[in-house]
Amino acid sequence: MSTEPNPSEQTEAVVSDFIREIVAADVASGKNGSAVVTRFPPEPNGYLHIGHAKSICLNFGIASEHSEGRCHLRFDDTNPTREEIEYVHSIQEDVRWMGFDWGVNQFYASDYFEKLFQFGLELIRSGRAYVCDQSAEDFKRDRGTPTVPGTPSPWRNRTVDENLDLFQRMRAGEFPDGARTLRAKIDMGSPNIHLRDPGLYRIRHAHHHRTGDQWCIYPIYDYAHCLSDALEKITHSICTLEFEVHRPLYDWILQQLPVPAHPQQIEFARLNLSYTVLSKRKLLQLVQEGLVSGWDDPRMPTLAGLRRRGYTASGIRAFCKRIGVTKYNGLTDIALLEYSLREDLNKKALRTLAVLRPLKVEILNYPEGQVEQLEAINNPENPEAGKRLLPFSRTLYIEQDDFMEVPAKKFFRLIPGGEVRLRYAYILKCEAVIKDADGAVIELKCSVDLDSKSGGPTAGRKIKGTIHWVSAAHALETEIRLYDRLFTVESPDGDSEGRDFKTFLNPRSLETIPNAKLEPSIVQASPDQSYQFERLGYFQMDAKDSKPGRPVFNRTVTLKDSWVKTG
RNA sequence: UGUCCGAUGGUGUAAUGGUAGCACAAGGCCCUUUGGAGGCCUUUGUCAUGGUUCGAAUCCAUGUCGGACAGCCA
Repeated sequence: MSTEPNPSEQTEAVVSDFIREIVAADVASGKNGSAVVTRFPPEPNGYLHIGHAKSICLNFGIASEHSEGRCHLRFDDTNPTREEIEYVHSIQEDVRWMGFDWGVNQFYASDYFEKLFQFGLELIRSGRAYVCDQSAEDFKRDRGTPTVPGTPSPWRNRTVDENLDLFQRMRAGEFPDGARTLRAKIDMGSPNIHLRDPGLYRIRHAHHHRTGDQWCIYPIYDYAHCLSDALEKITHSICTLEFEVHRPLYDWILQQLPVPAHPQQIEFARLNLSYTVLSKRKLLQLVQEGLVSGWDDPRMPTLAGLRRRGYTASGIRAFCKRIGVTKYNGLTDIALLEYSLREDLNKKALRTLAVLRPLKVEILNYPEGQVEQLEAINNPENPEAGKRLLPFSRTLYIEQDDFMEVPAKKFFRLIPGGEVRLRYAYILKCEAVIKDADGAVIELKCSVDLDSKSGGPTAGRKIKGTIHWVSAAHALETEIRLYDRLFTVESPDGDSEGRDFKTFLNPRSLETIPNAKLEPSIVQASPDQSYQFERLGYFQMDAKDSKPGRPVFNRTVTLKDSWVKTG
């Protein structure tokens, strides 16, 4: 008996990484009572993208691999000036779509504002924090630089009582924005800038999407995040590499306060994808400047965009598994994402015949008015997907690209006098080429080998090429959108000459085909079903712009094409 | 002349002192009523120099290169 796992078991096999090893060791040693509690902590200031998917798969994945594990969804909503409720909803939808469930564990950093304020008072009482009256400019000047130590604020040695009074009056709204901050008293000479008396609270008279006008002071990330983690008794607080230098501050704050837990912060490398930008700031810019149609534009690397384009959650999950988790800051080839997607779509997509750029074909020896219903396979990779009928008649459309009057080398599709097989139908022979006044080919007069239909006496004849087709009288006209990468260079945001990332936008990232011809069965299409238009690629019905009887299809990704044009 | 982190084929990763392996990409072949899928094969790698060791991608030292950090953003 073979003990080798079957392929499907292999794809489900859990792959480990350095973070999972840490978690497993902690569980084994009984640390945290062997509990595993992670969290995914987005700021609701933009849509989630493929980079977040990596973090979602990591945090929810680790939690699901431990029997009592759980992962919290926590909105890091400490900056009311950029956060919106629309983003909260989109984040919830996207995490669910990715296939994860946070159950009752949905939280907001703003849930903890009162506790955080009390902790602030506590820090003041113990002499670990003070109210500083410096302006932002002075604060910046005195902070020093990575190589030059900072100098202490003149307000550093206020009395506890004065600090307590001032902090409470900050909360009460007595001071304008920016007039004062609460600062931790740590070490202005520290080689780590984040330990040079970092700000903990700032004054912002702004309306918060959850707490309304209840607060006019808001905690800063470094202060709110570690305490939120601790209050939720997170065991492993997983974040990206840029927070590595913040870790001493994370630990310092928790050490000063009577918190119920001290989570371990672990950093990993964020995803960088070739030909893509993955920064919320830049994505927001594309949206705001109208360079894309919105956060869910199918060219966007957002989960909403990818979903609309036709990417599947399982394909994205497979990609995340494939790229692994390390501390190496690299650039992942987008081909890896596309491979993961094709692999998934190949198993799921319903095959369809569609002609993007129609060329009319009249079959001279096929009876006028006759219609045959030919059997076609919905998915050769999955017999359970069944079969369908395809109408065939005297007048067809084939792809313009599938005919060449003067064939290139190794072109084995239709040529004058040559034969090609029509998928699921007959062997077709080109008898004559009709051109317009400008010499452009506008129609082909053909004949068909009437014995060559699938199962017929000459069906087995050796014919080099097989092309797709659609019966003209039965075709459904639709709009098809062909997408290409949004940027023309590998690293659009890493330009050494300081050029803006928008310089590299691909002007041909979208091509619209207004009148493609599709086989009639496609009227039943749904935006939840993946399709493969044979020989062309994977397509998804657009959930937004499709109308009854006139669907719009987005090209998700092309088929891998091993035919390279010569000459 | 700061602190922290990192470096394995073109790309992403594995090997946890004991045969450098996998996937993608690239190339070749077979098969095919999708130039898809599938099958087989090939090319290419431990940043450098020392040290420890019977044995080093792994441990140590030094160097080189790369990244993060100077928001009252997260």
